[in-house]
Order: sequence, then C-alpha cells, then structure tokens
Amino acid sequence: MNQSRNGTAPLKATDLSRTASTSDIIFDALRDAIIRGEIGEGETIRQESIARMFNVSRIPVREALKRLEAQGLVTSVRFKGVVVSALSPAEIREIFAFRALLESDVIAGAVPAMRPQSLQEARQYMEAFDREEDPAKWGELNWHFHMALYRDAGRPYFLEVIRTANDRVERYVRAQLELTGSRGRARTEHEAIFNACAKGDSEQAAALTRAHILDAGESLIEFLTSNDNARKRDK
Amino acid sequence: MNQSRNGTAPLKATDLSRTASTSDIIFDALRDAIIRGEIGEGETIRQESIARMFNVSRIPVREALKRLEAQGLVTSVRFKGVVVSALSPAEIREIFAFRALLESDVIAGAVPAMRPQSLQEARQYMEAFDREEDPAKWGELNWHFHMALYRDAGRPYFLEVIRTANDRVERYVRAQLELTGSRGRARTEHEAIFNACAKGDSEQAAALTRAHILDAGESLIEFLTSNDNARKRDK
DNA sequence: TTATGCTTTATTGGATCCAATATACAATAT
DNA sequence: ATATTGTATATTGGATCCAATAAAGCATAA
Repeated sequence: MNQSRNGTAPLKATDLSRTASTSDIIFDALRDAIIRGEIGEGETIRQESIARMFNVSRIPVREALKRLEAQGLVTSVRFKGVVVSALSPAEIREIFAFRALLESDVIAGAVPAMRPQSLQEARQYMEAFDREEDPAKWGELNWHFHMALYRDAGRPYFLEVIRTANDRVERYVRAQLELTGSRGRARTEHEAIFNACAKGDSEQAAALTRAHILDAGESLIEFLTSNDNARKRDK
Repeated sequence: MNQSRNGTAPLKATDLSRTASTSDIIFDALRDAIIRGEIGEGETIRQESIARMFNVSRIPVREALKRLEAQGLVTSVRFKGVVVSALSPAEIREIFAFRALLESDVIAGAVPAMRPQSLQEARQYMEAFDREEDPAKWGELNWHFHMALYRDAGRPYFLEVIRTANDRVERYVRAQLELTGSRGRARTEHEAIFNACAKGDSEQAAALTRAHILDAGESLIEFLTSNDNARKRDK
C-alpha cells in the first residue's frame, strides 16, 4: 500500500470539507475592503457590481452581505440596499471603552502564561511596525503585535469579540495613523507594554494597555471632530 | 384633501422599509428555537425542512443560517449542513467570565444614571420571576430583569455584545434552572443586586453582579459535568 | 465475512429567472 | 415655474432549476 504506517505524514493533506465557499471568499474580501477603508462609510454596496467583480451570481454575494450585517459592518434597508455603517463619535468612544476593558483583562490573563515564543513574535511585530514605511501596513502590524501578547490567555471567545470590535473602528484608526503623527506615541506605548509583559508584571501590562487604548480613542475622536469641522468650513 | 394639517397623525403609519423580510423572520425563529433549547446541540438543520415549515424556498433560509453562523450559534460544514454549536465546559466557563466582566462594568455605569422607571421595571420582572410557575418563562424574565438594570448605562454596543454572549449559553442556563433548585439562589441574589442599585451603590452592584454570574457559571458547569457522567454510567 | 467499487438518493451551493419595490425622468395640469 | 402624475429603469427579494458533493445501499471479489 502507498500509505506510510509510521505516523509521519506521507503527504500534506488539507481538510477539503473546510475549504472556503464562494460566499466565504466574498465575505472576507468585502470585510477587508471595509476595514481598510477602501469602501467608505455611507457608501452603498450593489450586489450586481460585486457579483460581476467575482464572476458569480448574486446569491453568494447576498449571503456574504447578510453576514457582514450580522457583524454590524453594514446596515441594510429592505429593497434599497446595504451601506457601510458609519459610527458617531459617541459610538466610537463606546467601542474604545469596550476594547480597553476587554483587552486589559485579557493581557492580564496572558502574562502569567506567556511563552517566550509569543513574546519574541510580539517583539518582531513591534519592530516591524516601527520600521515600516508604508502606512497601509501599520494597521495590520499593530494588530498582530497586540494579538501576539493576548494569545496565551487561552480565551478564544474574548479574542473573537475583540476582533469584531476592532473591525468596526479599524478604518478610523488607520486614517488617524496615516494622517497624524500618532505613530510616534504608539511606538513608545508599545514598548512600555512589551517591557511589562517581559518583566511578567501583569498588572502594569493591563494598566498600560488600558491607557494605550483609551488615549488612542480620545485622540481619534478629537481628530475626527476637528476634521469634520474643517470639512464643514471648506464648503 | 384627506390629510389633516395640524400635526396630529390622521392614521398610524409604520415605516415599511423597516419591516422584516422573510429571512429576518426565519432568523429570529431559528435563533429563538436554539436558545430555548428546542433544537438541541449537535442537531443538524436541514434547509429544506425549514423552508417547508415556512412555505418558502431555501434561499431566505440559507441567508438566515449564514447570519446564525456569523453569530456563532451554528457551525456549518460545506456540502454537509449546519449543526447547532455545542460548547465545551471550558468554553462555557470563558463565556461566563466574559459576561461577569462586561455586565459588572455596565451596571456600575448604569447605577448613577438610573431612572426610577427602570428600577421600577426591574422590580416588576424580579417579582414576576419569583412568582412564575412555568419554568419555560424563567429565562426570559431573568433576562429582562438584568436588562432593565443595564439600560441606563447608555452603552448600546455593550448590551448588544452581552446579548450575543447570553444567546450562546442561554439554553444551558434554562436547563439548569428547570432541573435544579438554582432558582432559589437566583432570587436572593437578584434582590441583593436590586437593593444595591436602589441605594445607588454602584460598586456593590457591580461586585454582586460579578459574583452572581460567576457563581451561576460554576454551578452550571458542575451540573453539566455531573449530568454527563450520569449519562455515561447509564449506558 | 470483509473490503472494494459502483449506483442511487439526499443535500448543499450556485445560476438563472421572475416579482416587488424604489428611483429617475418625462408629461401634464395648475 | 411648480407641483403632480404616470412611465421607464434599476435594484432587491425570492422561486425554481441545475451542478457538485456526501451518504447510503448494493453487488462483487478476495
């Protein structure tokens, strides 16, 4: 027989039943485009145009849109269409408060269990974030840095919820990172959080994470409102 | 002309564009059936059978299922079908820890802003919970009691997330309430929480809420594992 | 008996078609 | 000119049909 019998895999098999359906692929692509800000808030998404892009019918597109709606990234009005959800300053502030609460709790749980490998990985993302020239990649690296520090908490549900909360505000954070000098502060705050984790000081890591997120939220709101005012003045 | 001109509505109009689509109705019905435990965990949901029940095609059913999947209530395997998600004890413990963190924070924020009306409403639900004979209604009343106390925090996103977390464990909580004597303890704990809110003591309300949820979680897990063992012994 | 391959059936994923609704635009009346 | 009505077009929601896959049953050979 062709199969090896000694436990070592003779070929790399993937679970075919877990492969992505058309609707999965479209969901991921749309989600990505929304959180990157490539589809702006308030913009309406036409089923037909998405379907044409992927060379499929509207059916899988509609399923993807329903999922985006369930996650709050778009809102749909019957017979009219779906639009990318916009967040008010109050909603943004709430989500940052939410993240601060959850992420500080998670990092406190992760520090005592943190593996050297995770710490190492976090450092790499931190340094990559510092070095990276392309602003479009900052959001991603920032996310991976934090996630590396959260992983060992062993709380998948927390991480899942944190992720969807992040998805809702990510495009604003990206805009802020690209248009203001806020990356500098992020850098030093990252380093402080990283050092607290390396020291094994979970309380400090939690406090710093909390402050890091709340600060970012407040400065983001200030950025958005002043930007709004500027826009109103301009026209 | 037929319309009155003086601001008083000549007829009661509803916003038609906000009415529920077929897929909305099916989503609500399935969600309800799952959290009430009428569809058991591990059970597979057939598109065709749901479609027949509602006298529609499979299209809106599929959209509803995609939404349930996005909320984690079912998991789907390509070409096989969707099954109601089951939770391991570890996952249940994590969700209760999650709820304890969020709900204690929310109630702490709500107490200083609490309107007499909300307090009054909470009392009514609390008393209704105490009096109710039909176990099938306990879950609902319990939920409304807590929500009345959370509402004035003015944090819709928190409440939304708390709701989906609750959805995932609700059927276990219901089973526990119906099959064990845990309602007695819930009663006294509810009263303590209520009194702390009435006093305006937000710290105590938070601490009691936290303990209430964590206790319920631990006793639930004990109930489930002992039940499991009993089932294994029986066969 | 047991493993292997083939056939049939059930079920899902997707495409195409149709109906219901919304939107834009032209025609008409005041 | 302006408001109103009617008409054409675009878009969504849903039904029906078809293809791809999985599961079950059957036959056959070792």
